[in-house]
Amino acid sequence: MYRTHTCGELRLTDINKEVSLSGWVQTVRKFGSITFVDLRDRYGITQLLFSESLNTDLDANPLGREFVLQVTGKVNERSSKNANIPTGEIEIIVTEFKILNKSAVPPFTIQDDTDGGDDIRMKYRFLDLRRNAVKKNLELRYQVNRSARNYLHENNFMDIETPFLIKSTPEGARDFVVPSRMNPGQFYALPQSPQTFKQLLMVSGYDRYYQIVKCFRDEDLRADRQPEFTQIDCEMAFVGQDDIVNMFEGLIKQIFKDVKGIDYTDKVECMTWEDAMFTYGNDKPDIRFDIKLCNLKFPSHAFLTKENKAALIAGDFAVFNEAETVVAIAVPGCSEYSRKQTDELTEWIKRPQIGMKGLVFIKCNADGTFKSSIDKFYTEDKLKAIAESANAKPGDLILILAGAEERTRKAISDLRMYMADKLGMRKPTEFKLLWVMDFPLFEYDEEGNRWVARHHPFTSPKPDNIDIMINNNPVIEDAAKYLEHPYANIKANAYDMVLNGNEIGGGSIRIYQRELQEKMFAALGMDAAEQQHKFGFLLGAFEYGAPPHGGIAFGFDRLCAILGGSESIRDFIAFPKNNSGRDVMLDAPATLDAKQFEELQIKLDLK
RNA sequence: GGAUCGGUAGUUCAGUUGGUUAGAAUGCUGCCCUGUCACGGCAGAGGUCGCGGGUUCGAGUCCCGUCCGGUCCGCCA
Repeated sequence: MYRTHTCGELRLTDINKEVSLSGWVQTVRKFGSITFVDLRDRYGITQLLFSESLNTDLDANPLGREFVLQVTGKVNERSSKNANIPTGEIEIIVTEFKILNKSAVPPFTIQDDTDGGDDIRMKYRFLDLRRNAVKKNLELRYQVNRSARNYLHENNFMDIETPFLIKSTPEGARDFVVPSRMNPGQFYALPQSPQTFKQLLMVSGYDRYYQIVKCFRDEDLRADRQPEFTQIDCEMAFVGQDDIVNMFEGLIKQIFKDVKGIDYTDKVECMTWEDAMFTYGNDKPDIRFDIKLCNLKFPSHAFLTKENKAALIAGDFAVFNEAETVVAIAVPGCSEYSRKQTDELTEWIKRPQIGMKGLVFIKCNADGTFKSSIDKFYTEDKLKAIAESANAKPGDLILILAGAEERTRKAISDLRMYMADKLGMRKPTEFKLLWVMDFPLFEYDEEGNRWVARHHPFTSPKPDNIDIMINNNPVIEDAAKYLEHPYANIKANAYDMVLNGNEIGGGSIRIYQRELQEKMFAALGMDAAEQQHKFGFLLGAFEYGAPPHGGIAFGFDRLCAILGGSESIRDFIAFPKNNSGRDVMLDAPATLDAKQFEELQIKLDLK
């Protein structure tokens, strides 16, 4: 028997018990005739005592870091205790030990505060995974998984597996492809999501489906994006938007409760996409802090129903006069910013990633006066009017950006987040959920001068927008005026769930009638033959009693990362890929043997 | 596809306006130490300064190219 206990469970109440432990040597501390060894396993660390006076035969000298050790001994109360670890009041007086395996000196220290950088830790990920910090993340991931499964099970959802080897349908993201040996020259694609399968399952009558499932997208990566990632993929039949919202708000709240011990009892806020864009410049706003955009000027087509405040900034300032959009935020308590600090902000918004040309600021002094970088063009009264409109209080710093609508809106949103981070307004322990609804159904693709589905082509339009779709030709006559095309105003029956400024899930009520689905495909530029070739199976299925249905998919890795208080999802994946899609441990991807190419009848023609 | 930061000891990093033998911490090895838990003390080993080319009397340092890694933009229905 390798062990009677784990390294995390022995306490004072176990004193004098004969026990056996197995684990890895964390550290060896020698003091002449006695030696302490910290033995580690998944459950904790227990101190071993090798003492020449108590047991002359024992020689702890050969022991090195990460040796695999099995010991037998007696549980002893320590003469000096360690309050930092749960087993800190006891130690094992070793009577027998066996080195089960030696270890090379690890390339980095396997401790909470390791000396290893990302690169080396990824190369030796199997060692990195021994560390508490990583282990805690994987444990959290497992808790989220269990909580989700429990909740979905309790609500009658059925876990059904769907295939990984499917057909490539180059809409949206690039597919990973797999050559078929038995069908030379033909390729499977790995699913970007089980979307069509779960819809077919609805047609089949499995009215509540879920799967915690790998998805694959061959696109460039980020800290929060991996080529293979995991979704909590769900679909329900006979539901409308409200049903989905209630069900999956419940799911996330349950996860909060199970994993974080948080009772999220508040009603989850809900806003339209237009409001999110208008108020935050972003379709996934972080609403934990109360900085909202003051839209001074914006193009007439952008937010048709909103009030334009352009009169406030009418004057001699050419930058504002010429800009399509002028938008401001009032940052609390920053009116005393020095020249150096405002310069630093200007540099920040000028970086190529943000790409703005300049930053206008108005300091709202505590005494009620104003000092701005545009004093030359605006009287104190005018500045005051702008400040009032921006909801600025004395002591605030108003930051104003001007430029082309899309870029400026994104920039002010980035600046809003940047300032909030700077001022510590994004507390990692605070969680705030938000539904964003009524996204545009279509997005304009400049390159192809055509419409593309913003969510995906199975998303239904809002019921009262269906007529717009049926009665209008999707062809865009004048690319410059695409925003005036009726399709630009069609809203989708789609919803995203946002947590602290991150999209953690998104879904929609689907199209379930063949005619509308065909119209949708046609709007995306697919003729009847192409529709039949790519999605004939789905169109066919819709003819055999497809129920109304809808669903949602959560980004499992990202959700775990946020709950764990981290920006990077890599820390929550046991064996992640790097920025270039490489597994640096396996050194994958790699080339194939000549024999494999031959069997696949594939010849490389690398450029 | 683009921008940007980085690559120096096993590891994490420092290295000035180009100038003698490239440093620190930690890890590693040996010796000493009976209560440590970031143990302590003494001694020691350890370097293709990512790679290739150039400028120079002289390059870790400057220039060009390239490879690798991080972050971001594009992209990610």
